[in-house]
Amino acid sequence: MSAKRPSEIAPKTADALLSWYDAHARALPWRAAPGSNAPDPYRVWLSEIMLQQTTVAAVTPRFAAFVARWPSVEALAAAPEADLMAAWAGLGYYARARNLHACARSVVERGGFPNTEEGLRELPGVGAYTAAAIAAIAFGERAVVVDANVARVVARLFALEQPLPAAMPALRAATDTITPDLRAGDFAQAMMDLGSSICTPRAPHCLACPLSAGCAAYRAGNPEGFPVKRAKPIKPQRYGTIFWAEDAGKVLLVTRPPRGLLGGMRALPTGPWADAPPGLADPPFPAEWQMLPGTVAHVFTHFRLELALAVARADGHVAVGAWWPVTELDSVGLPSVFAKAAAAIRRAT
DNA sequence: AAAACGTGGAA
DNA sequence: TTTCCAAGTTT
Repeated sequence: MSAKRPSEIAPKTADALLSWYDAHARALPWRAAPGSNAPDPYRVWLSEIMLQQTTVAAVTPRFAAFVARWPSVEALAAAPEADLMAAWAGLGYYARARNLHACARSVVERGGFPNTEEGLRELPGVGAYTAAAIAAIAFGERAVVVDANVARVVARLFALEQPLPAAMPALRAATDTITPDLRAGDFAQAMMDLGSSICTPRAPHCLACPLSAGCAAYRAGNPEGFPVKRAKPIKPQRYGTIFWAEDAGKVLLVTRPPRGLLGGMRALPTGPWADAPPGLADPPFPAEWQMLPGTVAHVFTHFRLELALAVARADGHVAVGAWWPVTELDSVGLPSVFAKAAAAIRRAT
């Protein structure tokens, strides 16, 4: 006879989790209301992109602003990319915003979202996790959804010793064995809720966990020991200079190159980012630049940055960028590092 | 496989 | 203060 389907091998885990979810699910803006039909694929997709490496707390107000301004994928596709980039400012990982726009246009061109994991996987910015999540949540497909929460929960359930990220194939296989045929979307969201509230990275609440009876790490008395992770490299320190050019109440802004760090975002002009303070190297235009006392520190994913601040008065607008009223700087949509530097400069001048 | 790619909150 | 980490994707 043929092998049993995974969901028949371990149905109790899914049943216990879904019962817990029915009682404890968070009411999140991108989730369908209880008892309603399947959620809008546009809202599911938008929320999943925003939630990549980003907390629910940070996403919630941004999601509300996006769907209020762009209620449909057609509206988003029709928006100027600069508007979208500015609206994304502060959320980080700006390739997501560039891909969001490209994805919206692709979806509109093809007449709607693909309704399978395989089709979704082809969209820009949609990787293995996001394709599975949308397929399961928006289209009811039995997709195997593995994000950081699921990886942690499953690594503990099976006491998986292999370190991340090399363990991902094994984690997908293990998750496959506990994913139900029905309610796969609820199952995925239940695993994520469990991971965020019960099966937390540190000090998990095993006594409140609906899966503890079948959890190998709990049985071994070491839930915090899983998942095993590769050691992280230390962040190098780099230095740079921000150039603040002001003329008649307006400040000079530039648009950064389309790819790379903060790619495509409006920004204050900067010099090179180097292993030692570069001083006044590579100003946006020649002038009598003055260094302000003090620096602004910022931490990116893979390095720390200490920024010196240089200011100059421009006599007549120099044609090297766009001049924005200083009083309207909040509406520009600057990445956090530049918003932080601008605030420091305005305090100091 | 490993590095690039943001940010802010919690411990 | 430092470290860890969050619904990852792309190259």
